[in-house]
Order: sequence, then C-alpha cells, then structure tokens
Amino acid sequence: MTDSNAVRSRKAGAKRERLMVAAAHVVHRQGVERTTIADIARAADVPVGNVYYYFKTKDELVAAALSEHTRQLELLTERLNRLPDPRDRLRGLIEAWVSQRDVAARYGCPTGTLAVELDKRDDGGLDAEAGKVIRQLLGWVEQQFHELGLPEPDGLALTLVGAYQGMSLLANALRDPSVMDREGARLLSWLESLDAT
Amino acid sequence: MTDSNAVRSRKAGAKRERLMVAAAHVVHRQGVERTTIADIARAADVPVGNVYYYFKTKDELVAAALSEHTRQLELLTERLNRLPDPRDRLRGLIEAWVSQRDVAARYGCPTGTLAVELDKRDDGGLDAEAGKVIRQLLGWVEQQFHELGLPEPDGLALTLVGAYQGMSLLANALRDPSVMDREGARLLSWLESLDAT
Amino acid sequence: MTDSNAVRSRKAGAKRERLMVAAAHVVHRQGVERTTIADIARAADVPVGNVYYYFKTKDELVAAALSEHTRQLELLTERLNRLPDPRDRLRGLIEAWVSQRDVAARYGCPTGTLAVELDKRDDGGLDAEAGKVIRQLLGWVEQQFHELGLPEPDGLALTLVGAYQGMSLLANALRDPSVMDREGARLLSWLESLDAT
Amino acid sequence: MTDSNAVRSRKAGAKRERLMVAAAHVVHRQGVERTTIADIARAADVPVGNVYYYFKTKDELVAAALSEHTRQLELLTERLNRLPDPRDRLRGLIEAWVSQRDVAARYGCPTGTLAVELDKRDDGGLDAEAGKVIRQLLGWVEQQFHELGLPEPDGLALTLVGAYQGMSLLANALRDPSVMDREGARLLSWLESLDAT
DNA sequence: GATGAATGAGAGTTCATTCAT
DNA sequence: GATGAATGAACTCTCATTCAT
Repeated sequence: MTDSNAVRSRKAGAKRERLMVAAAHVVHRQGVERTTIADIARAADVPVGNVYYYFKTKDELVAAALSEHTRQLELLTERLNRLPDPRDRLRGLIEAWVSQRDVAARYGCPTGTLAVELDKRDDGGLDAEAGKVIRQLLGWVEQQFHELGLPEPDGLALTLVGAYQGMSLLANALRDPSVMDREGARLLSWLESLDAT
Repeated sequence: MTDSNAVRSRKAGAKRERLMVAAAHVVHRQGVERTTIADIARAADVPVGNVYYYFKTKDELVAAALSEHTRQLELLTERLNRLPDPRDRLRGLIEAWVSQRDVAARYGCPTGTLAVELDKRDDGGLDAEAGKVIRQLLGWVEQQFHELGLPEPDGLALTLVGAYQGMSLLANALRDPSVMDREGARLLSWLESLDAT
Repeated sequence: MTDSNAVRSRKAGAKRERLMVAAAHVVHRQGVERTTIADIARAADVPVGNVYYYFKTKDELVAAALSEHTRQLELLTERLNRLPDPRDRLRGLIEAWVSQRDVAARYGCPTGTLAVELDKRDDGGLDAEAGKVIRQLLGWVEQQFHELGLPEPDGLALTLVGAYQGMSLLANALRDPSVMDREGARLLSWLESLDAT
Repeated sequence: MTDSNAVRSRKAGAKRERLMVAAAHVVHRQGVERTTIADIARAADVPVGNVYYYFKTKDELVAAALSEHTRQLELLTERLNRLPDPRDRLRGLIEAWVSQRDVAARYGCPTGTLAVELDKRDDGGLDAEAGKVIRQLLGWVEQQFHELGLPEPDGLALTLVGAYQGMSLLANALRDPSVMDREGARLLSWLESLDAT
C-alpha cells in the first residue's frame, strides 16, 4: 500500500469514525428524533449525501452512536480493570460518573437517555440495542461485586447502576449538577459499608 | 346559561379533559416527537382541526400531558396523606410504584421519560415544566422524611426518588418488570432501616 | 346538508376527481416513474402537500389512474351496449380505438403501457391491478363474441384485444398513426369474416 | 501491442460486453427507470465507478441494451435465413417467440417493453433508437412476405409483428404463458392460410 | 484504466398549523 | 365552536455523475 493510499484509507476510516462520534454527540444533546441527518453531517463535516455511503439509514447511525457509547464504556472499564482491588474499580466508576456532573445535568446519561427514547419504539430493533449497552455495564459491575465476594452481586449491580441512572435523570431534570455530587458521595459511602460477611 | 349551553360546556370541558388524558397516555407510550396531534386527537375521539380550540400548539398539549401527570401525583399523595404515619405514606408510595411494574417495564415512568425527552430542548419552556412535576414529588417525599424527624430530608428524598427513576429506567431498558419488585423490596427495607437519631 | 356544504362536498370530491384525471393523464404521457407527485399536483392545480390528503402514497395515485381508465372503459362499453347487435358493438370498439390514433402514436394505449411498466415490479400490488383492467376489457369483448354465437369467444377476445395492444405499440414505437388506420381496417374486415357456423 | 496489453484489451472488451448483456438483462426485468447503474454494475461484476469508462451516461447504457437486443435479433434472423423457404423462416420466428413464453409472461417482449418505456420521453433520443430495432424486425418479416410473393408485405409484417407484441403484452399483463401458445398457434395457421394469389 | 468515495439535486412523505365554512 | 381540508416547510433517502488517487 502506498503512502497516499494509507492516507486515504485512514481518512476514509476517519470519516466513518467522525460520523459515529458526531452522531453520539449530537444525539446525546438533541435526542434521536430532533436530530437530523444534516445535523450529524454538519457536526462531522461531511456532505449530507455522503453520510449514506457509510450508513444506509438514520437508524444505522443511531446504532453507531450506541456502539460509540459501548466503546467509551469499554475504554473506561479497561482502564479500571488495571486497578487490583475491585472496590477501587467501583470507586473509580462512581468517580467517573461524578466527573461528568455538568454534562449529566445538562443532557443526562448518554446511554440512559438514549435507551429511554428508543424504548418508546415497538420495532424491537434499536431499543434492544440500547438495552445491551446497559446490560454490559451491569455485567461489569456485577463482576466486581462478585470478586468482592458479596452476596447477590446482580442485585447490587442493579442498585448501583439504577442509582446512577436515577441521579443522572434528577440532575438533568432539576438542571442541578450538585445532585451528582451528593448522590455520588452517598454511593461511595454505601460502597464502603458493604461487607463480605 | 341555558341547559343546552351547560351541556355543551360540560361536553367541551370533557373534550379538553379527554385530550389531556389522551395526550398523557399516548405521549407516555410513543414519546413526544413520535406522537402526532392526529394520534392524540384520535385517542381522544376529537376531530383534528378541533384540537386547536383547546390547545394552541403541540407544546401546549404536551404541557397538558404534564399537568395530567401532576394531577395523578396529587391524587396519589392526597390519598397517602390520609395515613397518619409518614413512614406508611412512603411505604404506600413505593408500593404504588411497584404496582406499576408492567407499565414501567414497557414504557418507563411517565414523568421521568417525559422529562428526559424534554430536557434535550433548549427553549427553556417545557423542559422546566417537567422539572416542576419531579420537584413536586421530591417536595412531598422530603416532607415525609421531615415529619419523621430524619436529618437531611432533602437528600433522602433525592435518594428515594432517584432510586425510583433508576429502577424504572432499568426495568424499561431491560424489559424486565421484576427489576421493580427487587428494587422496590430493597427500598422498603432501606426505609425501615432509617432511624430518627 | 346546507347548500354551502353541498358546494364544499362537490368541490372536495371534485378535487379528488381532478387528481385522478390528472394522474391518468400525466402518467399516460410520462410513465409512472418519470412522473412526480408534483407533476400531478400541478396538472390538477392542487398544492403538493395536499395531494396526500387524498392519496396516501404515490402508488395509490397510480391505482387511481388505473381506476380512471377502468371508468373510461366502462363509459365506452355502456355506450356500446346500447347497440342491439354485438357485432356493431365490436365495430364501435374498433372505431373508438382508431379514433385515438394520434394519442396512440404518441403515447400508446393508456392501459397497455401502464400495464407494461407496472409488470416490471414484483410487489404483486399494482401490477395485478393493471391486469384487472385488461381482463375487464377481455371479458366484455368475449361476451360480444359469445352473443354472436361464435366458438371459442375467449380466444377471439384474446386475438382482438391483442391486436389492439400490438397495433398501439407499433404505432407508438414507429410514431406513425397510420398504423392504427391500417390495422383497424384489417380488424374490421376480420370481424366481418367471422361466421357463426 | 504487448501480450499483457492484448489481454487487458480483451478483458476490457469483455467488460464492455458484460455491461451490455447485463444492461439488457436487468433493464428487461426491472425497466429503465427502476434500474440503477449500480444494479447493472453488480450484474456485470464491474465496479460502479468503472462503468463510466465504457458508457458516459445511463442513457448510453440503455442504448447499449437496445443494441444488444438488435444483436440478438440479428443472430436469430441469420439463423433463420439459412432456411430456404421464407414461410419456414416465418414459422421459425413464431416458434422462437413461443419458446420465450415464460419470459414473456413474466417480463414481456424485451424490445417492446423497452420501446414502451422509452416512448414516454420527448427528448427524441432513445425512443427513436427503440423504434429502429422494431423497424428492423418489421423489415425482415416484410422481406419474407415479399419473397413469398404476397401482396402488401408491409401490411402483413405489421400484422404479424403487431400480433406478437400484443400477445406478449397480454401474456405479461395476465401473467399467463398459455396466451403465447394459443396465439402462436393461431399465427401459424394464419400463416398457412396466406396465399400468393 | 480502475476504483472507492464524494456530491448535490431532487423525490416521496410527514405533520404542525391554519383556513373556510 | 366544530370540522374537513389546505398548506408548506422539513426530513429521509436515492442516484446519476464526478473526483482523486
């Protein structure tokens, strides 16, 4: 492969990438239905007609946004997995959530709000996709509780992730980032209180 | 006012009412953006063109749906207020939530999901409205904790309502009503554990 | 129904009618695929967006064009049915065909060319519709041959209608109206030659 | 010219050929307007962008499809020309038509249906082209009648070819291959009945 | 010559809102 | 007030054609 080809390939791949990132970004801010293909195209600096070369339908773009969130989640968990103590990993997760306080207060949790909007559909396509991302997060959290030797790790995961979704939603609805701080602190002390008896 | 006028007025009032109820119902199921005026009109059995005599814009209809949720909330809290013990009132609230398990698993919390969708807007109109309904719920819950003599009743309210929003969202995303049961039970025992020291 | 209501109804009906006639007309000249909704709307003097009040899809408009052709066929056969002699009726049919020589030379038989275009589809929707119109013509022709006491009236119908479609197509492809005259004359003498033995 | 160049040329020629054949094939099945360049490219196994090195526009590809039909016609008439008796040649022609009964019932006569679709245009380009192919068939048929010493051979040709187009169209519209058999048989006996008086 | 990618001009369709009676 | 009909802006998606390498 010549150098220029390499550049092109990189660029082409980059374009698809740009579209995914832009889709995730814009959809998080505007919601699926209020986001037009043109919005995403503009954000990715791609001509509208060209979007369809990479994604055949708007739904595919939304799916791409979802998988972008999956990727973000994986980046985070991979990083946290380097910590030896599972409890530290969960601490890190909560801290990551709290660090997004301002975004959450303005637009909510990217995955959660997307799931909410997609769940209003009945086509059984994208809504299931959104569920998968959340299931992946639940699975990782459960694994940490499991490694801590705690009983009913799945129930604990549900509680922790549920609390996150709830606090994001409230922070968003109240437009108040401090909700994230308060609830984040509470979750951290709840985490400490859990004992492997 | 003649008799027939009275009837007409009553009917007219009934029509407005029907539209509010229909709006709340349909919007909960389909979301704001995927709901058309025609959808609501049909559900309320009102001719499309006639809707605009009661609500000048679609946004007003959505606002009406919100206030319908407020009304439902008030009906519930009024009923609960008849219980002498604030802790019983909160128990009743949680039980009411759990009793909606199937609806929550399919469409989420009516107010919460509506808030999520409206919060994507930046017109500072309806999104604030949605916040108010949630604030009202928070206020009532806080009041109960306050009457129980618990410290930081506002924080406790945040935790309880956040847990509700979170479990509704998860039940919905996972399409699993049992999430409501599990988390509902946990909330009840959490409630017992709170001590007025 | 008040007078003004009657007028409105008439007008509304007239609009739908105008659209059907316009669709039949424009589609005959331009073909289905090269005809846009805007073309038909313009021809019917109806705003584009309003077309969808009467016809939910373009295909419905094409179906309407087809039924307009059915209507034309019925008008013709009703008129011919008043003639006492079936042979006269068939003569009248052939003469009607020949009288359309110039239109046929320019755009072909409305129903036949529409059938040709729709038969390229495989959705089993409109193509079947087109077949029905032709079947209706075949049925009527067969009935005349039957009344004449001729054997195998269905085969004769096939021959006559087939000859019509063939001569229309040739007149159109050669852009030569005289084809209609020559073949029309031949069909008339063929008709005379048929004997009820 | 080096060997590899020769190969490339041959290959290139083959590519052009493949595109023509594919164009004729796909257009016959889908019609001009419903066929995309990509459809033809895929059928010919040629990259989309490469099509334009062989055909500058879609219309040129359609013209190529037409000339492919001309070529097919020439292959047929050349073969028939080897028969000494003109009447046998015409018999052979009719038999060739009938042998295509199933294709005709599904997609009609390739040339005829193409002519129908192109005649809806008014650009005076391709529509004339389609007429030429039909004229060529008419000419050959007329020549046979002429050699048979029959009067008005051009009128007879019109009748025979018209009957073919008509029966193809009816077989297609009725989705009934037996139409080809019945009318084919009739044409054969009609052919016998013609007398050189 | 070969090729994937780019481009932009429509096309069909939807829908909130308004109009006329 | 009530109602069917009207309106037009916006959106998704398609495709012939061109570009860059």
